Amino acid sequence: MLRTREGLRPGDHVARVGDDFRGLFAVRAGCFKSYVIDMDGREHVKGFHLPGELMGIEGISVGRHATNITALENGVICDLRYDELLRISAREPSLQEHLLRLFARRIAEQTRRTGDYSADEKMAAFLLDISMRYAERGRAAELLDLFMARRDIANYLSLATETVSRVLTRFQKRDLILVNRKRVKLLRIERLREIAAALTDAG
Amino acid sequence: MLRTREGLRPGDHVARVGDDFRGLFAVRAGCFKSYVIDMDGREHVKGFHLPGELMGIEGISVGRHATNITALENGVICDLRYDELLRISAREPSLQEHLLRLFARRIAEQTRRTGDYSADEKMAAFLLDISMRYAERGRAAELLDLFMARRDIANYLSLATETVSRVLTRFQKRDLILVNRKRVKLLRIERLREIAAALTDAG
DNA sequence: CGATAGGTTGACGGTTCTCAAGGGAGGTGG
DNA sequence: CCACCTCCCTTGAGAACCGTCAACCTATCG
Repeated sequence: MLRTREGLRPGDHVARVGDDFRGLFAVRAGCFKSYVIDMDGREHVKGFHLPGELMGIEGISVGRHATNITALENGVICDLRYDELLRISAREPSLQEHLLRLFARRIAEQTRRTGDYSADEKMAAFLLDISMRYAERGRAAELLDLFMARRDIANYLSLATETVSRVLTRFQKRDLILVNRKRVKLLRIERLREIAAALTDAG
Repeated sequence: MLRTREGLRPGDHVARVGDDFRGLFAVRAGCFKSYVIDMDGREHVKGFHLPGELMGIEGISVGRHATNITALENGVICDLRYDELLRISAREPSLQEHLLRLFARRIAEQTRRTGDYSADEKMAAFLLDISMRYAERGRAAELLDLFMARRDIANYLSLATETVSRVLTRFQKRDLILVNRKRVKLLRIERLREIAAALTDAG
């Protein structure tokens, strides 16, 4: 059930839209992005995937992969064959529940992300999201390594790369963050939370 | 496991953010919307729910409802207790698989919806989405009954109500649709598909 | 060291939002 | 039954945010 694929290089593809869906992918090392190309030829970044996270869920419902998945750094992944996953979870109710909860969490995250927000709000929420995911895996929450290109961040947030650049500059001028190429240090997380508050539900 | 709640009136709430999550809701009759209020007091419409569809999935992962759900028309729903659902599906692998597929489909739909699109593209895709869901339930695909207010459509699509109004007017002037208050007739579905093509993945 | 890709910054313009006013539809009470 | 109210929808004018275009800078790599 667990096949490991090592030695993935930046730009290597783990899956492509239309590929037969055989299972999910677990990130062991490196960072990945999932994206699609629309009928107009435009790219749409759908998500970033850090070590410890699962990729490829969108493919289950139709039996084919719904996104392209590519490595942003050198990476290692694990194949989780879906038929075996189902077989095991049929005997192991706790795994079944875990799977459903996992899927449900993804739905909840996406639901939170949809909505109408300003460039500042989106950027603050994005930085905090990456920070939180770092922290969950035991890494420092204040020192981020933005492994993806500005273009990818921009695309993911539905902004122009220039806007991402400008917002980061603005945040730095306000002493909220410290930017050095792909390294970002969060100086005033509380203030960032306030800016991102629009994405936080009160009820 | 199946408790039916009838006689829901427009504005009645099925769930509120923070409510204990006990189970999902199946729409039997009427139409519903789910939404949240953010920390700034702004409303964000997260989805519309037609007869035959499930609501409340976002609440599973944290054990509390993540959205408010309210009736837009007179409605009837069914409560599906989650603990019983799990218990049954532990014995019935086909139900388990069905559930996972259902969740995965929701993830795929949301994934498709995220991205950067113009007002025309969003509106065309929205009309086609409602049309498709009508057709799936055996109703005419060309004659839509937009049971929600313009304000809700606008909010859902991250547009201003004025923009929704203008786009509909523009579509009508181009003979793509015929609008009469909440009734919309799709005259040239193919052309709408072309406009919404940006939301259709090519790979 | 030159080439290339990625990132930053500035000027300008466009799509969409905001503000404002007016028109209908439906409900309520006299 | 009609006046009146309210909510919703539509339309117009102006503004704002962000995207586009363009130039320049910086890192990386052969």
